[in-house]
Amino acid sequence: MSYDPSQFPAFAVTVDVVIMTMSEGTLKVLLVRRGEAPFEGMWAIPGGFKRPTETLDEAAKRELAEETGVDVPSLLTQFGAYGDPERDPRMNVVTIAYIAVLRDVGALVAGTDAADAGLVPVSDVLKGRIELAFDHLRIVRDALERVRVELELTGIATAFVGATFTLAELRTVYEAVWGVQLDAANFRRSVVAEDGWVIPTGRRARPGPAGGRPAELYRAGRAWSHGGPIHRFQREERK
Amino acid sequence: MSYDPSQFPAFAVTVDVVIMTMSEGTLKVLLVRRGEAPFEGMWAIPGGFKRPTETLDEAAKRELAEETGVDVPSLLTQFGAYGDPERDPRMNVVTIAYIAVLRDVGALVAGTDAADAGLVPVSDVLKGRIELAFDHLRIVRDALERVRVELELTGIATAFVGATFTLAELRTVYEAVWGVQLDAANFRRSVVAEDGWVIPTGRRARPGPAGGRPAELYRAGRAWSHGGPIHRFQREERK
DNA sequence: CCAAAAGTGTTATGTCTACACCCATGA
DNA sequence: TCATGGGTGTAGACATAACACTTTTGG
Repeated sequence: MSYDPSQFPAFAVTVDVVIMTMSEGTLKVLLVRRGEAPFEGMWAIPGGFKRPTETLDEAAKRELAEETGVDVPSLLTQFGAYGDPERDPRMNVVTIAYIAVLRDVGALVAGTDAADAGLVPVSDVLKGRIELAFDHLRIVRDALERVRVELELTGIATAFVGATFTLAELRTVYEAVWGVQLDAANFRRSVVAEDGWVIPTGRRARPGPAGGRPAELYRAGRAWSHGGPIHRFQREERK
Repeated sequence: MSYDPSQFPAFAVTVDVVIMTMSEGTLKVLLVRRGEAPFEGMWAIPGGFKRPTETLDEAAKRELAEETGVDVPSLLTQFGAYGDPERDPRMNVVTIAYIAVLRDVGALVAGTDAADAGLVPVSDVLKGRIELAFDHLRIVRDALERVRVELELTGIATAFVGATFTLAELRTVYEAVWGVQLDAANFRRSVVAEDGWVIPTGRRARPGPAGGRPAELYRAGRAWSHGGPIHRFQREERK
């Protein structure tokens, strides 16, 4: 309490957004290449300074829109704050980290030059195959863990897929994020049993080139309140 | 991206700690009475400015120690950041909020004057019977929700009780935080079945004044990795 | 002996997993 | 008609809730 509030130390406050999406059956994260020091030329998660007139959530929304052109995100959740003194060599920066989950992969990198932004498999980042600026590796790691938990507790899974989707697409989300194989039959039962979560549209998807019965198309219902329809653990990892 | 990083806006960064404990069978939160403007004389959760040389976690630990004298907290978790422009009338303050769970009630208010600090039922705060400074009501609300989730997913429950405890004590934690009644027999089975979570000490607690079979004393084992031993939903609320 | 609280047994019910099987489509 | 993937049925394993019952204490 022997600390004078009127002489408070000044910090820069930034908002960083871990933007995740599914593409080619794997979980990807949007990275941008830094155009200036420090860490010039390195990959980083997008972010920027919070403005004094906006809330943290507004800042995150603004950053997301600037990077991707998406201004109605499926999901934008704050999940952590990072303030180690040496995390930015220039000055004292506290950053508030958000997760955004997107479904539309095509228009994603539209906002910036293709050379300056890219979708990278999350596993490549975690394995260190792609090195990130600042403490962004830690932030991505924490973001993934948060998504894994949210997947079990909330309706976040539908944020990864389109407005209508097959249950196979939805299942792929769980499998990619959790790194497990799920029995298609049991997955269907779990999801459909949760009343009102996925709603059949009556339409059907076209089968793939190899044929197969056309899958029913669903749309997302209300987010449920009692946890998600399917649970992460006590499910074996199959080979 | 049309924002000059060298002219970044300066913020004050504080760390606020929601300190929770069980006393008299109900969940309590530690509040301090503000000694200065703004909100002078009002209740608030303890907190203070982050110093440039410390991490956020260190700042939270320092604040906790200053308020309670406890320097080895059972649990100290960051759960949110708050940065609305008008949340502090003096200036732009971004605060990082932590939850601390304590077990020792007796020595809690030792650090400060008894008139300046007090344990109040969380329910009184939520119902608005006690008005808090700043946006601290929102912070306490978010903290409780976080504790409810953590209770299901982690070993946080043992942070509320002493080094050794009876299963009835532990059950009271779940009942108070979730606001439910749990069957003592089934609770016991759930907790004991989770291998290695609670470890019998061989000793027994003294029965209450009305008699009763003495309860076995347990100590906390390792925190488990597959979620807690007991689950929140699909459990009815009994009267 | 009685009340009270801890701890155990039991049973009906529900849920999950694994896998067999049927269905609808492209080639 | 065959391969492919969607969708259904089902039996065994397992988990849960409710509650009766036994045990151990204080008065």
